[in-house]
Amino acid sequence: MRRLAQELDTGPASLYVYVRNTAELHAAVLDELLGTVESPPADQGDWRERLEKVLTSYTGVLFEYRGLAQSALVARPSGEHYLNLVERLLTLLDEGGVPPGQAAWGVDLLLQVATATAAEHAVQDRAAGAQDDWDALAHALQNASGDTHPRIASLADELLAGTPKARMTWGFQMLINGILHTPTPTST
Amino acid sequence: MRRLAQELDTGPASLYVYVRNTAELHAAVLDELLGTVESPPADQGDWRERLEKVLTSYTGVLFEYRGLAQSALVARPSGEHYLNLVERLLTLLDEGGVPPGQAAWGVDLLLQVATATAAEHAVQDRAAGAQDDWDALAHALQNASGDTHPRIASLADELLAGTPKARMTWGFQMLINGILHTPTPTST
DNA sequence: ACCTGAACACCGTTCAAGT
DNA sequence: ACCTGAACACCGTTCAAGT
Repeated sequence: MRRLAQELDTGPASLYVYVRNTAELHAAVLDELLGTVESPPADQGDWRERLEKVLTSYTGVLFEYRGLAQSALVARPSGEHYLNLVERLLTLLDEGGVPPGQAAWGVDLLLQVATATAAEHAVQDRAAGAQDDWDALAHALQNASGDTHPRIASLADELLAGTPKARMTWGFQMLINGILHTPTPTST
Repeated sequence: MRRLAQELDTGPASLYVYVRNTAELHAAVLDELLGTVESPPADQGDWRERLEKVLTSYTGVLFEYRGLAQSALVARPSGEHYLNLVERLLTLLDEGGVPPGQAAWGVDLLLQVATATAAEHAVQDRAAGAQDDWDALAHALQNASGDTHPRIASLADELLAGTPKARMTWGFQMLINGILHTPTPTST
């Protein structure tokens, strides 16, 4: 708030005429940003590929504005661009023959994972200590004792394998398959 | 840091003898808390049910300490209790016949979703404005025009349906199915 | 060596007072 | 009615000075 106020050559109090608090400001900026999420045309790849592209573009947008990804995990946007994004995802899932109930609940999770992924990466390459944390985790996994943690010991390489991009792509495919294969309690 | 220092009857500077920064403090507290995650005995339900129970207990623990859920999304713990939890999840997935590579990548996503879910709920019932945000979203979905957002218009009820608990359970089942059905690029 | 008081450089939010 | 200066109540982190 203070930084924005300074940019606008005024005191921070003035902003409270337009927004109720920081969360509302974040939500407004977020919705604006969602307008820039790319969405590939219908003739380009099947529905899975296009769905993946939309989600990847979404994480890309959040990632560009590091700070926002964190608040997006908690901010419940309800602006026009958010609705457009949800509509787009529902349409793609419908194209893939996903039952409506599963699509409805699935959209939430798709966006949650996409947002959390962006937040994780954003923090990881900003904060200085984050790299150390990751090193510590890698070290802990690689040095896990076969006696106390046999599974980790034998899977250490796999746990750390793959580029962030590859893991994200797998994550989206995995979610799509899960949504496709899991009936909701109401869809009897 | 200041609150903790006060609790310990000292100045905030003293804490920096034991931790490097707030993130490190959060990570340490988090690992301690992970020691209280319940994990059902082998004779109680099949592997899916037990996996679900562990994850539900994990979100419960994070939810109890509201503030921590948010930092857990970003903190990369590497303590003993974290390793125990990962080992437990890997063991359950192996019991279900999930190929090792998929299990390794899947554990990450399971914990990510569980953490993000806890963080969302924690914020939602704390901050005063959060309820308003949710109302605004519900209103936006229910009043979506059939012209511009036909999918949302016809699925509004389903998008908002279900208790948080029911949706979380479905989410875990969906993830398990996804992990089970999605080969990793390396598992040729 | 181990600890810490005091200061530095920030925050978000409120409210009385201005125009 | 619309705006804002100044203050309030917080943060995390550093560092010179103490024991």
